Amino acid sequence: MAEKFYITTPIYYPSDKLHIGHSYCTVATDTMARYKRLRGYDVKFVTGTDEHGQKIERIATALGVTPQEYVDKIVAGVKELWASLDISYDHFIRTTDDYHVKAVQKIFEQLYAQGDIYKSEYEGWYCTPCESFYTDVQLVDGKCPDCGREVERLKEESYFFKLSKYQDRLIKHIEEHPEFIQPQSRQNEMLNNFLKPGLEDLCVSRTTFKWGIPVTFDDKHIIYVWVDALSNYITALGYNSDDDSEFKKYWPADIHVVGKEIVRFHSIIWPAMLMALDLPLPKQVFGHGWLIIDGGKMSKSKGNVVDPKVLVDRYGLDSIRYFLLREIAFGQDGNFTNEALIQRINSDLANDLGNLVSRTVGMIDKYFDGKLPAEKEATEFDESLKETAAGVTAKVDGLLDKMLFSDALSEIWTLIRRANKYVDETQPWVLARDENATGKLADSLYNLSEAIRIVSILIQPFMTRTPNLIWEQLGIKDESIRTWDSAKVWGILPDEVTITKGAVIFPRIDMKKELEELEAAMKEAQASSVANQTKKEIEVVEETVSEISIDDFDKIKLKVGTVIASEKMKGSKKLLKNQIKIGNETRQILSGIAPDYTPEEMVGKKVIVLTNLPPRKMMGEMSYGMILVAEDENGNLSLASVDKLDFADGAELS
RNA sequence: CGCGGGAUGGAGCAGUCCGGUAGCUCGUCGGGCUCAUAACCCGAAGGUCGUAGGUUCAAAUCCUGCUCCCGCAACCA
Repeated sequence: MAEKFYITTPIYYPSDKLHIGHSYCTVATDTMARYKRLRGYDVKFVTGTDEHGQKIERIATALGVTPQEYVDKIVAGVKELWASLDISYDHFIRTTDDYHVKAVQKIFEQLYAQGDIYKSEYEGWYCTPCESFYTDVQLVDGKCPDCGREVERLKEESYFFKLSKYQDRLIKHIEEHPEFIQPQSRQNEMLNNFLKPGLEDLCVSRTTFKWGIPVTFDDKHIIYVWVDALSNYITALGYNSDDDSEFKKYWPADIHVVGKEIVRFHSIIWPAMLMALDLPLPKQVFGHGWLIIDGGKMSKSKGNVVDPKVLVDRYGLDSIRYFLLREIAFGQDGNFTNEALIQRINSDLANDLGNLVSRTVGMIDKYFDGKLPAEKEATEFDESLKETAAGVTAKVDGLLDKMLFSDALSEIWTLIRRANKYVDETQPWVLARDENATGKLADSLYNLSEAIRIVSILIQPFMTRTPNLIWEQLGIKDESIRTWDSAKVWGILPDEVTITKGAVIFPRIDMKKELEELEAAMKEAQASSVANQTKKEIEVVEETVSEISIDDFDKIKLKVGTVIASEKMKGSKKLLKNQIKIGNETRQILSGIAPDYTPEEMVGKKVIVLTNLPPRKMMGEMSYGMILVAEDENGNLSLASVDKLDFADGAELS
């Protein structure tokens, strides 16, 4: 019986449209799954969505739909995205799935019954409008990090998981299994940062929202994310259900692929839960890096979120999958730029691989009318090409086993480059002019075809379409010469290679022209994204519910002011410290506009100031009021002002 | 002194755990070839490996201090 291999992605939180970062993680996992299948493993590949929680409840409420309706809509989009990226998952789990809900409730009951979960009180800072608890360190200047309003000390009844109980066992396990947390740097982080200083028990229930799995024996409480989301890795296999045969077969997981920011949950909380359930731990948690855009993290506020759909539509699926796994060393952060993407497509895919196929097929067509003769005569360059092929196939498995995708592709490309060099060495166009050299010419083209066959097999985990396109053109029909192991054998392509000329597999891209068009396309996609639509809809809803009377407006004192001095706040990226003359008084007002305005620009500007705000301390300085600015979708700021530039300051707005 | 990651020819990276002539891709320059997607092949220039010190016969690699960049700080891959 084939050896089993269970691999998972995180279950994604569908509060927003998924972006290229999620795709990166999923494509990598898919590549690993495909590789293992090619190696003959019995693979189970699970992905899904984590659909509960307050954030989703709130968005749905704002949109006037039920949370279930909301997540159904988003999940449909997620599945569509995975389909467009040829993600070969075997099972898609949703935490709203019935079997998951039931299994999680059983897990919770069991842990409670055996004393690993106990009831206590959770004390923290509560922000009423946001309905959220925060810890001391989360607060910003003692206020809510979300809305900036006052918070109050509150106690909430909660269930806790005895995380601390498993601390020593976890440390021991990690130290005895160096392969458990990968890459290694993450392991050090977990040990030094979290485990050694000591673990605190974990709050595993909430009463502040309803959208989640209820605790069966205490319906005031909702099971919080940890037990709910992390359990998906076993409930997806039928754990705690009527049929747990898959669980018995596939658990423990061979690899949980996760982003580096959630390594902690997967290497500490999740294993502790499994210990409590007396289940084996996953063999490995692999924390991959992030895609860095414009030198920073991708974020909605920066407006630099990359939509994978746009890229796939423009360049094709295989180009994107190739780029993601070749450009960035898996496990580390890496830059994503449009230039780098087009560069890779042009040089690696069009020039190296695409052109190799094209020139080989072209020559077989031109010199032999599309079919090679069986009679061949070896050339002095053949051995070196075969050696390279043997060397490459010998190394690729080892690299892929360690998830070194970029290195594996780089290795495969050495064969492509070697084959291109072989063309120059054997000079088929010279052989073609010599009637006595037909055997050598056929030999050269046969060897090129064989090298391409091997390449086409090795790229299968990464590229889902290209291998077929190559097989069609080179007439590689027989299944037996397409198997993973057949790449290790040289010379099994039929003697009489018969080609079918086809379209160019990877057309070259005009970098300059394309960059402009691509940027325009990305902007357009962003403007029409679900996220923005959602945001707008929420804003509309909030505006309608918060109509105010003219009396309310009267409470707001807005005045015209002149900026007479401005300087950067040291230690702050966003804040400017402004002295503002308002009639015959001058106030100090701090404002988070440094990304858009320099202190020099500010001086002399007429601004609108909200004057009757209570004074507020920021970064150790007092601020008496607020300068009004407009903010667009991309977070760009523009000062509000009066139409007549020489208008007197101190004037009141009404 | 909260924690982690990073700093290597023009750009992006590998090498650092297990010290011993600094490697890859792109770009630049020169040459070759013409089957092919102005693609391919060969060659060259270009780095005192952030900085200051230490250990050593020998340091990008080990130790210490410093500077700068990025990220995290309990539901944003």
